Amino acid sequence: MSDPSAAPRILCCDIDAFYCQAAMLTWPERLRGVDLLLVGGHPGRRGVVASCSYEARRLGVHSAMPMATALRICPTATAVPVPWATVRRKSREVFEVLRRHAARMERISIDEGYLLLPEDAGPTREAAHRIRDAVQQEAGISLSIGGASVRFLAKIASGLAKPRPSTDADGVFIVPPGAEYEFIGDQPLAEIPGVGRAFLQDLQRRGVSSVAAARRIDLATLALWLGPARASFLYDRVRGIGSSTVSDGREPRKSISSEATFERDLYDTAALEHELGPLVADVGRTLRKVGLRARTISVKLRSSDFRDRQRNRTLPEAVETDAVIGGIARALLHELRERQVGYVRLLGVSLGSLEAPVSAEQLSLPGIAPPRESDEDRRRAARSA
DNA sequence: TCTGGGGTCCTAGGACCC
DNA sequence: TCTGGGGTCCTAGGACCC
Repeated sequence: MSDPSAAPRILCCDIDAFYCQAAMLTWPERLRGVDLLLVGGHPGRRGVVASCSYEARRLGVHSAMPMATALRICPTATAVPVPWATVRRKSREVFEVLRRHAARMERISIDEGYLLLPEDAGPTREAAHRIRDAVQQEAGISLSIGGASVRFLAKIASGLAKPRPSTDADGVFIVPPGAEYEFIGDQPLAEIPGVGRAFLQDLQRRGVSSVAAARRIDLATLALWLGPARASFLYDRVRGIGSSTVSDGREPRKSISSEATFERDLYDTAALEHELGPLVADVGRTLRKVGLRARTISVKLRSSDFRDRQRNRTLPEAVETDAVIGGIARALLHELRERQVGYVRLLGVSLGSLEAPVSAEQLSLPGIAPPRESDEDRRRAARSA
């Protein structure tokens, strides 16, 4: 980057403890004055913490922790379910405000998005504070903003921006252009998005436990250890190199899934088949709502020992009805049960290879052959062309 | 401590085709 | 007869993210 001032200004916006804020807005009387708040699944039903207050975090609770464990750590905490209606409404409001302040905006999840700052937005820090204040004013939601020339650095910065005790963070953290290499050098390896538990252990076994240590390993050695893809990923990230693209598009959905963990593990295949019904209905409803059809159907079982097994089938023609999806899902379930008996804690159904149905209009366009052949025939023809 | 639910992406092997 | 290299699709499993 020869001219740092010409670097793209990317902001990563991340709502603070979103489910907690949504719970406070949903049940204001009930939660008034509550500092120890846990939001998530029912403790007796294998639920986990989806979000918790900063006070609960200080005691060691974190998201994805079993709710029962969290309640053991802080028995006086108030536990409430995720208020989905409020979450969805507030998310929409927040992103509407963000979009107005962005040259481009990419929504990553219900509580996180990247935006590209317009060139006339003024100094980055001031612009970020302006956006943060606008979201607070208009949606009543507090968020943290990280800014950098590279997406993953903006993401790390947004974590550092979170107002926490014993820091002077004020909700905005900017990595100045030109300071990328130095900034990432001070961060723990685990802060790099994409470096999870397994990756970290893999590196630690080889004596690499910091960004500085990773920089000392040449690319060829990393490739021997990790394979080419992860090697160049890590090689770049520890040098502050990553994507700077903010896409404005809504990426098309690639899969639709529904799964359920049972209160008690199930053994009978007939009982599992009974549980399959609502899952099929769920994915089928979503599929039709978004106006797509699916060519791949997949069933997943998780056994008591937490091992996942999955079986899927790709069809020559895309389908959309519960009857067809359900019939195939049942067959896949039986195939899985033939190979694996034992107790099952989770059952899931997923749809993939999603396709938009070919409309009558498209079929009547001149130059497009009528669908005399099957889709499969056409795919074969395309392959051999 | 006893582990949710919704996703995306990657890898590796095998089938099949040219 | 024995042998090749590349490409795409599919399956299964796993890592990772929020």
